Amino acid sequence: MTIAEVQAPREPKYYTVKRHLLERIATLPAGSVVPTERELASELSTSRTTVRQALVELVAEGRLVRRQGAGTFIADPKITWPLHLTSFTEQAEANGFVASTTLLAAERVRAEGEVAARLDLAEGAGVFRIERLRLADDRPMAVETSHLSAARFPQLTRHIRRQQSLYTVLRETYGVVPVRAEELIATAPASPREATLLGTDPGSPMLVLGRHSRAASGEPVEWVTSWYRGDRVTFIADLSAPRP
Amino acid sequence: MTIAEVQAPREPKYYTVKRHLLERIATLPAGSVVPTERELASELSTSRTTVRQALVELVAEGRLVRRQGAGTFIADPKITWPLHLTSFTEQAEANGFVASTTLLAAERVRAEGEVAARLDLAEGAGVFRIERLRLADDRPMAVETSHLSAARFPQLTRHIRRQQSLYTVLRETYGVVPVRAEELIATAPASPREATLLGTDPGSPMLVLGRHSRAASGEPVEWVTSWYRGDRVTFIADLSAPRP
DNA sequence: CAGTGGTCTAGACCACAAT
DNA sequence: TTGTGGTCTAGACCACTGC
Repeated sequence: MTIAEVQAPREPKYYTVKRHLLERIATLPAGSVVPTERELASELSTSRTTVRQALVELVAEGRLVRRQGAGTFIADPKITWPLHLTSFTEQAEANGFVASTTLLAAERVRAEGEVAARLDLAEGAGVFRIERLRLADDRPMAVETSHLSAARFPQLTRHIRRQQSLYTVLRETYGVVPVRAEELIATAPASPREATLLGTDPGSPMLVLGRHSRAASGEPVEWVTSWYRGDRVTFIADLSAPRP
Repeated sequence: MTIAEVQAPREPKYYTVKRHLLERIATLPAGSVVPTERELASELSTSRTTVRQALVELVAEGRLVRRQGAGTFIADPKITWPLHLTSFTEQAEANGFVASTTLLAAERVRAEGEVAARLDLAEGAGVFRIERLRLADDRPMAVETSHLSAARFPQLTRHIRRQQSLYTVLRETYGVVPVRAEELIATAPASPREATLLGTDPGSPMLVLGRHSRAASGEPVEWVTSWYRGDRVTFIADLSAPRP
């Protein structure tokens, strides 16, 4: 087997700017100020648009943060977020954070499309939709939207308003414990709503986690979609070799 | 616990365009043509830049593909890619694809920084760096860069040129089988090189997989970084509840 | 208030595909 | 050759921060 030839790709100008900036910021500590977009444009003999294109990628990678009206700064390092079949609170604490939650919505809606399919329900069946903003050390980490069958978990919204932990409510009120889950991981641009909630920009890359969890009986328990800031989080999972 | 008020975020114009396009393309089959950027700009009374910003997000989400000189089209649906501790070839076949590989590089380099740390080696120790383009049904899926200790696996590059499967070489030649791994998952923009290899655009969002695998003895075997097209792939993993 | 990043425009030129 | 998407420019105006 020989080694393939790869034609060197033509380098866009913004990428030259990006590499220049990467070198320049490599040794700066978090919080340092970076020159303004207009300064960089003039210094590098390019337009502000081109500089911004380079900055957008560096922000997407979690190297820089921009604050409107203030400036551009070196970002804090990324957080490593373990994927375990436990609640957000337990995951956060395993990671050394203090977890908190803001309830954004708790309502009864009709299941359609993917939600119905994931929960083994007919189209139009009643489901609860619970939307929560998850924070670690008071910094927004993720927007979570859970769907659960309304028939299987009557009065759920009432309980969830009194007790933040959904897994606790499921266990203590309904005697249900999720024991396994299928987890889907993708990337997608932030909508203006998620961006606002998470303090980032619309269109910035997110890590999207879909969790489809089941009880020991095989009964589907919940279908959750969580949006994490891709510039701040790296997921970590443990794998074992398949049984022979 | 009450429900938090969320101020409605101001909607950027490009997002209005995006929502308009989403509705418009919702029912179109894969491969259908979408109006040109200039047509959309005039039709929606906006600039081509703003239209392009909306298109960029729809491409990032895997809804559209653009081909320079040809036009913009509805994309094929995303592929679900299982994360198991098996080779790319086995993963592909479990998924119903025919896997193939192009060897891009197989060289001996010095370990530095993360590579040295992950392989429990001193800075500057010899390591093999093996870079491969992975294809499923002849479509490029991922660029994989593996690092392995040169002292532990002598003559590795010689073997890898004759036998594509690294795991086979490890097992048959060195008697080593990776049994567990830590897997890191993040998102990052494509570099021009990865973009060229994978047939996408520089800056487009990628799913980046880092795999740190160990043998039963606990000895680190390899450190692999794989870049997958975020617009074409969703990862899927199975989770079990933690042992009580 | 001055200066920052955020958004949008109008237009130029290039690279590439289809004809 | 024509028309597509890809890149880049110069500049306008807005929203926000911090003095």
